Amino acid sequence: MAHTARKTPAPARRLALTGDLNAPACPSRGVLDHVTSRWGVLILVALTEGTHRFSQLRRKVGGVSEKMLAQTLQLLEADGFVTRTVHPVIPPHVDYALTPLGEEVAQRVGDLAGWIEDNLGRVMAARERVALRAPRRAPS
Amino acid sequence: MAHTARKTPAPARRLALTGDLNAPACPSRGVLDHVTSRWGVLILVALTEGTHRFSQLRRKVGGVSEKMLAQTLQLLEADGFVTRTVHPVIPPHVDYALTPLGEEVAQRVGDLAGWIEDNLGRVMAARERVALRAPRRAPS
DNA sequence: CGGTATCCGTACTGATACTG
DNA sequence: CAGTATCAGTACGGATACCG
Repeated sequence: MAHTARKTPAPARRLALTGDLNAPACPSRGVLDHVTSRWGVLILVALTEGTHRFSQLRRKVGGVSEKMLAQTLQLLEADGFVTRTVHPVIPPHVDYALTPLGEEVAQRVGDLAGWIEDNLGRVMAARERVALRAPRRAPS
Repeated sequence: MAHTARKTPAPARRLALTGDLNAPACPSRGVLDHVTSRWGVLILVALTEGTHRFSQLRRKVGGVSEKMLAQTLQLLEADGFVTRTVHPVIPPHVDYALTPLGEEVAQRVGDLAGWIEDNLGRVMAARERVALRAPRRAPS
């Protein structure tokens, strides 16, 4: 859909993403929500380091509940970003890993997450600056 | 915090982001949530095309309510990603634009959003494949 | 025009308990 | 170990009404 026809002709700006995501009903909204969800981001990033077991992820992604972890993993699996591999042994053993598709998103998500980590200082500084409530007026 | 000390020594993997975001209480979680919030993403992307007025954004980001738009803009302003410029005229005129900091995140957010738009087809295809519920077993 | 204030439903979230 | 089921709290999100 995105690469076939755009409803808005998109004014030829190269960085513009005017077409798709602005439509409230577009499926890409859903995918975006899954990927950028609270735990989705963290899970994708964690999986860039390789295959993980369920409990391994649970420990690694601090603060996530079993329920949310399972639920988010299901969503990511449904979107084709994550594979779930069941080893039929006792005790149970399940591995989660990124698909090729998943690695591509995870890379971008990781970029974003990494940027935030690296620039947290700048953001915190900006926060205090704004906290002083400098009511910027337009330069007359 | 992110660039000062890491609690986990981080095994020298270059793509690993093991340090910061995994801590439940780290401020970067908050920033990440703002940026990746439902409307945060869309607003940041919209602003990469330049300065926008309130109502302009409202029209552009399909489906957003006034409340959510205002609220999200406040959050992004507080984090130092967006400037709010009030022109003291009648009728009121307020401009929103990205700060340099904002342009850096917006670029990454845009990358992610763009990837999803461009690869929506692959994701939808993957969805149907998974919908067939191929219960992958580990290759014995 | 560009908001804020208020109300209110629901969807997300997290403990807890239980199953294979 | 790896989940699912159930339940209760919260906070998110939208509609409406009103102010500067």
